[in-house]
Amino acid sequence: MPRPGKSSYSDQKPPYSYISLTAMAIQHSAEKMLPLSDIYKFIMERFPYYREHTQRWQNSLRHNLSFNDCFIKIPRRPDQPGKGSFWALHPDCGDMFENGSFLRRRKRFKVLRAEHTHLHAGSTKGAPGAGPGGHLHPHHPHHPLSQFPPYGLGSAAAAAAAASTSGFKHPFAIENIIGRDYKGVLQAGGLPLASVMHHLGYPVPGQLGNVVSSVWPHVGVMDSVAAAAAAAAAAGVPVGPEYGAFGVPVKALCHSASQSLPAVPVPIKPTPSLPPVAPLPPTLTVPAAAQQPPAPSTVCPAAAASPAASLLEPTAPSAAESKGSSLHSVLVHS
DNA sequence: CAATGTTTACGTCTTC
DNA sequence: GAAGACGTAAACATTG
Repeated sequence: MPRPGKSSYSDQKPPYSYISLTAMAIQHSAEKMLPLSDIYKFIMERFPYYREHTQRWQNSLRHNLSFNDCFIKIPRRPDQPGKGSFWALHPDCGDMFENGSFLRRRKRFKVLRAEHTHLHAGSTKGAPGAGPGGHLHPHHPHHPLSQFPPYGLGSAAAAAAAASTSGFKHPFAIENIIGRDYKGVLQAGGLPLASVMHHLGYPVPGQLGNVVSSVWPHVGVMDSVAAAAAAAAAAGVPVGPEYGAFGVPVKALCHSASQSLPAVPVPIKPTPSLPPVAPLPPTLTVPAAAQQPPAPSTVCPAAAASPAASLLEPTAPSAAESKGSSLHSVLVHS
């Protein structure tokens, strides 16, 4: 089997799913999020196979972005106009891949949104029945976010918001990554979202109170994750034998099992436990981080130290600190 | 108008 | 064999 990062892939179809490829692209980006077009570029640059039949695979890829909860759509800031939104990985998506391999996932990542009936109709994701013509658009009068027409967030945002009221604080701070956008609801953290939004250049609606706000997720969340990955590596946690290169894993890159507190995970089978990782400071400094555009920080050791580096070529830094997160997610059988 | 995003449907393959 | 993951096609909506 050809190895990633080498020319050996030539025209062969890589053994990675679209979800994996997309995750790689996102992980590879400095800000841990990419617009669709850049995801395309990343894949085409590294996998010649995907330089053909673009219509086909790009359609599939878009399908995956929308369909899978592990990808979160992040609206552009007003001062960063452009087509389409940015896509990021859900911070809790780490356990998706078996042994951290980018190959077949062991379970699908799904955001838990059951108890948030008040947001029920707002989420198009997981809103079966909202077929063509039946979409409940954010601008729809009944959409929970409809009060923010100019910057109405996408359905994923609504989904994330809907999934975020458990009060659970994820070490990787969803607020930093993707979440802050969607987590006005997270006021549990006590963040002055209106203020944050103001800092970020977003209009601050009066009722912002308990609804979604739009913040920028630049902050890197991978530092601690990387640490976890490194620890895992040191501990000999197995990665895919064949594709160890990519074995790096989303798991290692964006999630630490040891830190994943009760994210209400519903593991299908036991995951090799990782050694404890230095806990993150519980401080909430979102506004500070948010005010700054992508704050480069450290290269993810996991990626750098791993063979995957050859492909992912971690060039930039993930950002700074992570904060508490209350994004409530769950890995479940679908 | 093209790119982007959402959803449904169906077939194949893998895992349990 | 059932269930789930994945790939693909397609219809349709939204957006710049």
